[in-house]
Amino acid sequence: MSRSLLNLSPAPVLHNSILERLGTEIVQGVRPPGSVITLARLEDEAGVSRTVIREVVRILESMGMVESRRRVGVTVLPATSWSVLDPQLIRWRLTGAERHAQLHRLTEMRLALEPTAARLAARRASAEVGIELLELASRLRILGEAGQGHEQPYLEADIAFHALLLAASGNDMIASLHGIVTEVLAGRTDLGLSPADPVPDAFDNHEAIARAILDRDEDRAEQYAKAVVMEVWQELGNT
Amino acid sequence: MSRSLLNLSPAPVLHNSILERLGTEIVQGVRPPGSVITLARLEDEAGVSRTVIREVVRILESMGMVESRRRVGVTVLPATSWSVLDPQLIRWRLTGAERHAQLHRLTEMRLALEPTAARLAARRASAEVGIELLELASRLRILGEAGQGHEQPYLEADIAFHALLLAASGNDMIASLHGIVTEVLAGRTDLGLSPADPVPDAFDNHEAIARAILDRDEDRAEQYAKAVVMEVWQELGNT
DNA sequence: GCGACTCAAAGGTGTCACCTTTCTTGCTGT
DNA sequence: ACAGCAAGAAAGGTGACACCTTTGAGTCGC
Repeated sequence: MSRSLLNLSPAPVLHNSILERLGTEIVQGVRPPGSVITLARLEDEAGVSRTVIREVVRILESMGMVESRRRVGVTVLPATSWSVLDPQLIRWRLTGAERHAQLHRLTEMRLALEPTAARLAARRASAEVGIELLELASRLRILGEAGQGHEQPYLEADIAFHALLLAASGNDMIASLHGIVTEVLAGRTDLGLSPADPVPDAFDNHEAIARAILDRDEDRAEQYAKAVVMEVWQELGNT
Repeated sequence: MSRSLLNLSPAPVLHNSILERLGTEIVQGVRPPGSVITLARLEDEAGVSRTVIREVVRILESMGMVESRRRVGVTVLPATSWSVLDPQLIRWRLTGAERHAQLHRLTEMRLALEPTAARLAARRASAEVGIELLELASRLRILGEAGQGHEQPYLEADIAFHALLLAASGNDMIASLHGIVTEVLAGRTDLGLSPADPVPDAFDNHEAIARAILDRDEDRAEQYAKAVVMEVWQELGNT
């Protein structure tokens, strides 16, 4: 599992493990929307004290996943009210049966974000960043042409390229979604979708993005970024 | 203030008000990154019990805004680790000095999201939804041509149109960002940027989006959506 | 005088017992 | 039937406490 790629090392405090359990249970439908449970029951299901459970419920509440009402208990809310962009929730929805649908959604987000990020980067990124992007792109070509397309170093360079691209947009909301890209890329490798020999187009496009950014050519940067994501999008079975 | 447009009515429990205070304080730099405070101090600054403070800190922690370490206290983390897409955090960053920068960032997000949402909607939306979009678009035209472009009903129709568009993308992550669009639109009206007589282009473009979706013409849907957001983007002072 | 070790205090983590507040439910009296 | 009221359930909130980790000051040895 590629879990380790995301630097999520929440302190190993008790409530985190409980949160993890409850969260995944809700996401996977073990606790369907509308189902109600009391703090007391949660308390001894998890075998921890009241305080811990309450903190967990608070967090879930702030993510829009549950609602806690007096005299009623804790109600699971419908998925429409969840904060589906919360990094934790994104991870939960990558486990189990939801995994494929989630990768699909995430790829669609990339379709939106990366071309715009590339455009903004072309407008704002420093030459240093442009050069770094170009270096990462040529590293991809070298590794890819050596048949290493499904190996860890290739994946890491790919992730670094796209994370840097999002960061170069100069918009922290866009940059904050690098986890999405990471998951999609890692997910592709996980599922064995990454070929040992990526299509040469991919190298060209990555390099073209970097060059366009160095040239401050917004339209081209956007266009090539779109080409890159479209490729992934089509791999996932879209026309 | 347009606060009421977002349906955020967190139960008026004690910890919510504390959370609000602490959150805004951090966002506005009253408590800068790196600053440390103990639970005990927070406790009597806010005049509430330990439990409440702990729940608040837990939520802030899950948003990546603070880190709580033993023997150290609660440390404010740098903005780079915040979950900047969390609806609460988005709101906090719309208050005070950050407001303008935040509206700018949010508009850039729209630049990414709406064209793609329109494309996906053209692929997936039912005819009913297409018709509803068209109705909202013509409502905009009617109100706008009557010089009502800066009135509440116009704003509401505008918001409804864009929220429906995002929802029609069929991707819940994209749809979940409707709050962003709402804030940008409401923010424009707030700041008096919405003219009483919007440029006629705007009506044409909104209608064109709806028609393209009804025709399942993905490219046109994307293109016109881009035109709509570009207009806003330029109003904000971008070339 | 400098480094390594020890140990005590600080402060977050987890547990408990207990009170308050607010809903819901159902009964009661008209 | 229906309005109003009473009872009770469950979350909200408080405060005290034991525990465990971390830090940093002080001590010992070289």
